[in-house]
Amino acid sequence: MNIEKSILSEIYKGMSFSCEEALFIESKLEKLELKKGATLLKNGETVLHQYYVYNGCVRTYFMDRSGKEHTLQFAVNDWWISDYTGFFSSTKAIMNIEIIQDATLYKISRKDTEALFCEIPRLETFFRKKMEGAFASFQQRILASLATSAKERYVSFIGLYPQIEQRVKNYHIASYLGITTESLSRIRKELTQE
Amino acid sequence: MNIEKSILSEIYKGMSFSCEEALFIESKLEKLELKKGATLLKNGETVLHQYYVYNGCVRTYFMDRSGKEHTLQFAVNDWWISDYTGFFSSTKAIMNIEIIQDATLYKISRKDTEALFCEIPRLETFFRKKMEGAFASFQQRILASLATSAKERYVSFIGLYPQIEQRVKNYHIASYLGITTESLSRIRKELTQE
DNA sequence: CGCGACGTTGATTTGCCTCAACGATTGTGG
DNA sequence: CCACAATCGTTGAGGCAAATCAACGTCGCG
Repeated sequence: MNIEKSILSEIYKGMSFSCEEALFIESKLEKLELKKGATLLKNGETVLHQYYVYNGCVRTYFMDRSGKEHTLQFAVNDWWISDYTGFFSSTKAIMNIEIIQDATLYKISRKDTEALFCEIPRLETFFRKKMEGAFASFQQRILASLATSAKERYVSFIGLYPQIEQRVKNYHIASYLGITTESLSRIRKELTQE
Repeated sequence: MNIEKSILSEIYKGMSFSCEEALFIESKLEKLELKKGATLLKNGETVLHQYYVYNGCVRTYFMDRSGKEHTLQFAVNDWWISDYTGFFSSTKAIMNIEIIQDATLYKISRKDTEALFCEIPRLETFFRKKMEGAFASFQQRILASLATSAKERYVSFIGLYPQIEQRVKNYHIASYLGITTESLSRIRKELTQE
């Protein structure tokens, strides 16, 4: 129970709960231990859950008609991840979710997410604020894609997310930045020569 | 009072309020009537407000070092707009907000937004759901910028937002799509020839 | 009417892609 | 623990979509 309580203090950092509340929340969370290469969700499936990443590394990616992968998001410790276009509207996934490093996750369904907000309104506030931060980050990413070159985006990426850069393959980073592995390789070369 | 009440039924469509609640909400909203060309917010200013667009058209744009403008968002009837990177963290704006068609807006401060959520929790739920939709849209825009050509993005834009396409200048659309006005002109020419 | 803002067209350049080949690294079974 | 294959990253040559630079119509408004 104490051990289990500690995961809530990770997920909902800074909040405290009554024993009753903690039990209620825990009853909605399911722990998953997954290996590298596992798939959490496939394009076309109904999106029922979102996932809290306790450790490891996960990504969501979109596959276009020509078979190219485009990484939308990486998630490491303390991030939430899902196909949110599907999750929020309870429709089919347009993306895939893939474990790229052995991971411990906690999953919760859309219905239970809403139930928690209803029962414990300050969870809704907590979640809203998390989402505000994520919303701002995605807006900044759009601005970066409009205003900066591939090289600048790469430099910015390794500055913002050094812990991710160390853990993922270069082709994952390339597909996140919107360039090919060859281009990324050439950019990396230029940077070492400077 | 009845007239004023109707703006709440626009902003918070589908919700109903007690007389007391309605007065409280209205006390936090300030109506603005602005002319085309007006600037609501400038890069560097502290972001204190967000704006509900009742009518007219507004955009947020980022200006890069070389002076080029990059449109992040258009807002027409029933959209909210602000520099959300600044609004959510109460810091300085990185973008500008410009009226591009005579507009009627209702502005509310960050502090009052939070006060409303606190006093009337179902407003927080309402706002969260609006934001979930916007969040999903921005994610899809990132995927589109990663996976599709300028021409495809333009076709998709006029399909998704015909009411915006009619109201804004071509150079606004170009700066939203991440291309030059010349390229957009050539794309439009190609499309009429098909 | 005349001027400025907007859109179009052409010539050239460029950043990144594609295709192809080849090193380097990692993981795995013998 | 090594051998070898698969995966991953790098390099080069050539191509293409969109940018840049420049010039010129066209439209709306004072």
